[in-house]
Amino acid sequence: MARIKDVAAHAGVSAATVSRVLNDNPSVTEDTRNRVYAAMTALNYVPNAVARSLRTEATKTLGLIIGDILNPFFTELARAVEDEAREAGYTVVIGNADERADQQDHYVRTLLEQRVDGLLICPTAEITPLIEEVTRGDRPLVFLDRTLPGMDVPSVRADGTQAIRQLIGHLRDLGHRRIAFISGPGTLSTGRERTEAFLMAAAENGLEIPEEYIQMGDFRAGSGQVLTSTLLDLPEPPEVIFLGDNLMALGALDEIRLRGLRIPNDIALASFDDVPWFAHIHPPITAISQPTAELGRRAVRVILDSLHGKPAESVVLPAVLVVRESCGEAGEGRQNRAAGQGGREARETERGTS
Amino acid sequence: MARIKDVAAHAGVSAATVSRVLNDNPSVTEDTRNRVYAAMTALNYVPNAVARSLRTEATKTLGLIIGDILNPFFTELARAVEDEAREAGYTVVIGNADERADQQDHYVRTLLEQRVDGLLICPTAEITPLIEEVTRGDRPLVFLDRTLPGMDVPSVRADGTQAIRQLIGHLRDLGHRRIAFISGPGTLSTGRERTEAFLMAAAENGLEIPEEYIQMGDFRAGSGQVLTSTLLDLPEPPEVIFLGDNLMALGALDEIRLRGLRIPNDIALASFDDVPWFAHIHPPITAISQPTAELGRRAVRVILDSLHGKPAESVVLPAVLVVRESCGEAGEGRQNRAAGQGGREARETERGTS
DNA sequence: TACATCCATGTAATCGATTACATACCCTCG
DNA sequence: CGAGGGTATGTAATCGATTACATGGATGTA
Repeated sequence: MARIKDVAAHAGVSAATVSRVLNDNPSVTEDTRNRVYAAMTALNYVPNAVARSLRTEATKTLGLIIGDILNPFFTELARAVEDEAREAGYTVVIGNADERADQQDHYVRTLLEQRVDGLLICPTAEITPLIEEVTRGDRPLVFLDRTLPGMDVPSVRADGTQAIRQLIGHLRDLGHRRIAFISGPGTLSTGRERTEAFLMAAAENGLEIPEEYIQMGDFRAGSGQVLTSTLLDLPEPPEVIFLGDNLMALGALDEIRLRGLRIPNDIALASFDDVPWFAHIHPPITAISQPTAELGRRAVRVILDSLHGKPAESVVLPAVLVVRESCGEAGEGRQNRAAGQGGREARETERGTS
Repeated sequence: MARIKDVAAHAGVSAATVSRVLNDNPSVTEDTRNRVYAAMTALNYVPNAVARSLRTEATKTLGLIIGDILNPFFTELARAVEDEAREAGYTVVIGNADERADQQDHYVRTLLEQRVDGLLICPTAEITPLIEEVTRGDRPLVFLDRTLPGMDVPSVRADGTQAIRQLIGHLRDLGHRRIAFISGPGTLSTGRERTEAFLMAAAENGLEIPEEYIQMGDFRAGSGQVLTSTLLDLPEPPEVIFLGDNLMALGALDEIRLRGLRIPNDIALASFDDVPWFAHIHPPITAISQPTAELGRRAVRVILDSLHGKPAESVVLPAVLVVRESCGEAGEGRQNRAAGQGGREARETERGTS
């Protein structure tokens, strides 16, 4: 593989001059510049980013650790992060924690060794010593989607409080009173906050939520299925199950289908997180949609600010309720379609707010 | 950030000795080793992979370029690649080509600059000069999921010929005769081969497929919707639409829902690619399932073989038909459930074949 | 005792770029 | 003509690790 000095020799200049050409340094004659370019193409020269990074102490790389690469929420997030980073000249290295603290730690370590310029982490439930150490280090860091209690780290996340309040109102209007919630892990902000918002909204609407109607899942399909089963087996099962994320909703659908129950007649369903296929299943699922792409973009901007010495400020964006038909009574066909389009429009508007 | 010489000074040894400890060189006294470890933790030392890579000419990193990060097929692929690579001590850098040749080239360039040890590419339709150059270079390379015509590069992919034949037989048994196919780009093996297999199977079953029943999409939801619309607007529309991948199936569902048509009575549907939610929509979608995870794992093994100087051999694995209800007449409830479970079992078996 | 052997560790070159500083050349102007 | 100044390019140190080779001390053997 050709090195800078090969190019230099081929062009009859010094390595320093080639480096200047590579870095668009204006103090290079057009003639020399052209000779260097010619040499580079002749030798198929590809600059060595490893050597450059060693010398410049910057890798032009960001590390992103997501909770679960099979969760469409995180892939949309990853995509947005990548897009925004690429525009700023950065490469993103994605680590998939698979919701496991040990694997999250593995990637934190690897990314630190690789000397990424900044770190975006969707932290898993557990607070590990390594995570604590990173938060105290001086590498730009932002928590994405989730925060951890008691840590002074800028974060970028969605707030679903208002949307959950709207959802509960919607359910009450439809006549539902027995509403269950399958939440995420209590150690995660996204688990805790959604549960609190749910309980508060229920109280505001004069709904009593028995303790066994609040089940704690782990944001994976399996727990959604098991806990749905638990709820349906209660002496007095709920009329509505509200799932804390899209994967647990998938699990719930599994269980409901397995039991041959019909949505919304036998059991109504709503989910936090909106994913494209929710609109296509029968009936379309009412969901709370997060401004996912915007979260990713804003997180990158927070990191870049940090890198440029500006103070990093946390960002909170509102999630929005998308009413479809899985909680009942959307009315006749025309209304159905209007509701469906409303959902689509809502999503497009989010993307537009960039 | 502490460097190896800081650790050395702190432990009262030379940098070489610290390096030996880092690399598990056996010729270091246990006593020295312990002193070094102590120094490393005291200084919060994190080895600099950039410097190491420069010296060793190996990054322990693989580059993976996927077609579209929002396509669940590719995320499952990416996950498997990562898992297998991690076990072998490699990090994976994922590039999202977004089905665009220019973006694919962007990542090829970036990954080459980063000096990844090997490259796994799901090539986009277009053959760019850069891609040609890479295939002639000496960096280990494998094409994943797709191949490009006339290029001598080892590939790992699924073969759907047999499964498509079964699908056509299944459709014929259900009494369908007018079957349309929305294929992928003709320049991609996955587009071309599926079309050929489809036409061959149709011929074998004595079905005549008019030219306008074969539409060429681009593996994105939009084209699925538009081409479905085209097919439904034909003077004699098809009874079944077979989609070339899961995203185009999503688009087709959109269009069908928008027109208020019912599956399978008004129009039957089948898709290449199986994704989890296909089993949960109404009715569950009959699909051809690829051994996705296994493809990813095998691709990594091919690259690792290459890295170890062994000859790289292409891998072809069969796809399997998963019959559900979207083509009609699955029978009464009990059969339905059996079919659904059959599908799930089939998927698990694939995973098991690792 | 003298010498060979072995083992743990140190010394210094190296990977491929960047960049502060030095230098050589050309132009301008008094 | 010579001093001053600007500009294009070269020289060499540097980033943080690895590793071939050197070294010195301990041990074994004749």
